[in-house]
Amino acid sequence: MSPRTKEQNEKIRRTRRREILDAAHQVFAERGFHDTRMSDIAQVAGVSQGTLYHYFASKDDLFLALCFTWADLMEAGIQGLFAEDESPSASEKTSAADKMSAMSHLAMAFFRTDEELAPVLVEFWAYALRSPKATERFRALFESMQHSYVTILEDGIASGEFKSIDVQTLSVLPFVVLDGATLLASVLGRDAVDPGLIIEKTQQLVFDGLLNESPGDAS
Amino acid sequence: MSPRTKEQNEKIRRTRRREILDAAHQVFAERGFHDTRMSDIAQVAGVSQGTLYHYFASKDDLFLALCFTWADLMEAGIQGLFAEDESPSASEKTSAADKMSAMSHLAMAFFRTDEELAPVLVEFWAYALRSPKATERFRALFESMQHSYVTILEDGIASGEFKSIDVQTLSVLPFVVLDGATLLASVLGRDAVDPGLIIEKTQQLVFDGLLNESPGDAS
DNA sequence: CTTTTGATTGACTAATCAGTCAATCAAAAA
DNA sequence: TTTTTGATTGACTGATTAGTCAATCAAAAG
Repeated sequence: MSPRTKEQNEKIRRTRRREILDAAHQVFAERGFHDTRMSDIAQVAGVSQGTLYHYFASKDDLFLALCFTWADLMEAGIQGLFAEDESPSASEKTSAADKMSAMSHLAMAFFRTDEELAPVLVEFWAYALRSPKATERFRALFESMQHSYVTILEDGIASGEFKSIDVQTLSVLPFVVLDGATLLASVLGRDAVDPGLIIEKTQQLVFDGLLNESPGDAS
Repeated sequence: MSPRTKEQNEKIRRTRRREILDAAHQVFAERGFHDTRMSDIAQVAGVSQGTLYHYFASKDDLFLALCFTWADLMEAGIQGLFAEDESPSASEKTSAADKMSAMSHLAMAFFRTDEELAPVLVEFWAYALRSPKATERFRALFESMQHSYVTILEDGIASGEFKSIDVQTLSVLPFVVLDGATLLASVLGRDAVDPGLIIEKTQQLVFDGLLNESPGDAS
């Protein structure tokens, strides 16, 4: 009775889409892109194969949609972090180092929340190497993260908190370490490699430096 | 005339095998595992499809053999570096920092020499996630690199050159950075991302540290 | 109630390709 | 020369599976 008709339809449509994406996420992560059959996804999603093609043009399309969904989430998270940080009046100045930690923790949270993310990510990398559409999305996500780090680093340098480093080059480091640590952990097992620990310790190392100052030193 | 019969045959066999591996490397890198047809590889190698199966049991087998060949090379390189370093009498003590640089340069050399390595590496990652055989080889390669870094770091700490850090955790860093930087470069293009530069600057950053000692000071 | 809209179905197909195999060839051994 | 060994060929097949489509269903609109 309430004035819901078109909207309700829309909502159902979005829900169904999500269901399919979730099913796809699960199956892709479990078996990998190539050993995943559209029929598997359909079954897990609880719909027929034909229905998949009402929501996604092809298997590739479905896979990319999944990757993009994830990339969107990640970007939104970063945005949110910055919005929150640059909040209005009563802003206690956060140190640049704290900002970097916050970024890392956010990124880590994604992978901790969803154990199945890494297997999909590897194939997104592989895809990014071949499909221009994937390349572009990948680049955008990367640049979004990089931009945040550039800002943090530049601010830190300007305020004298950080040394004067090559910001452009080193702003890729968090991305690279996060990604590498996560993939490594998913191949070797979280017991052997703890991405959280790697990232934390790396940050500490980067802050403090590896070299000892004192002993008979010469630079 | 010369007593060559069996040996010659062996040699030809090894040569043919190499030819096929080289062809496979080229085609796999160009089109990716799934868009590569065995017939393409046969054509590039200049043999018939049937011949491929005299040298490799399957497409997967061929791909893994290719990855393993590359892993072997890399491991051998590392071994060589250490053998050379621990060479006999007239050893001028190399600093731990220099040893780390040498390792990085070696690893970099592989990727610089062979532009087509990165695309194959991504798929090796993906493979390592699914095939136990691939996982094991991957783990072995990783542990070999890690072991070298553990040794260098421990020596550096023992000699007082390095600070006391969590060696186990941080010894994965070079692997992760090398890998990440290389993949990133192959997706975004070497113009956008220079892995050599990233690795060099990262090492510098790790040595020097990011934080300024005294807030109001410039070094 | 009737019509329209659009989601849903699942059996089907058209194409693809990894892997096979009987036949051929070459050269070493006897 | 004859035999043996083993590499090489390439046409063929059997299985697989992404994607299609005509038919069905449900529910909103008129």
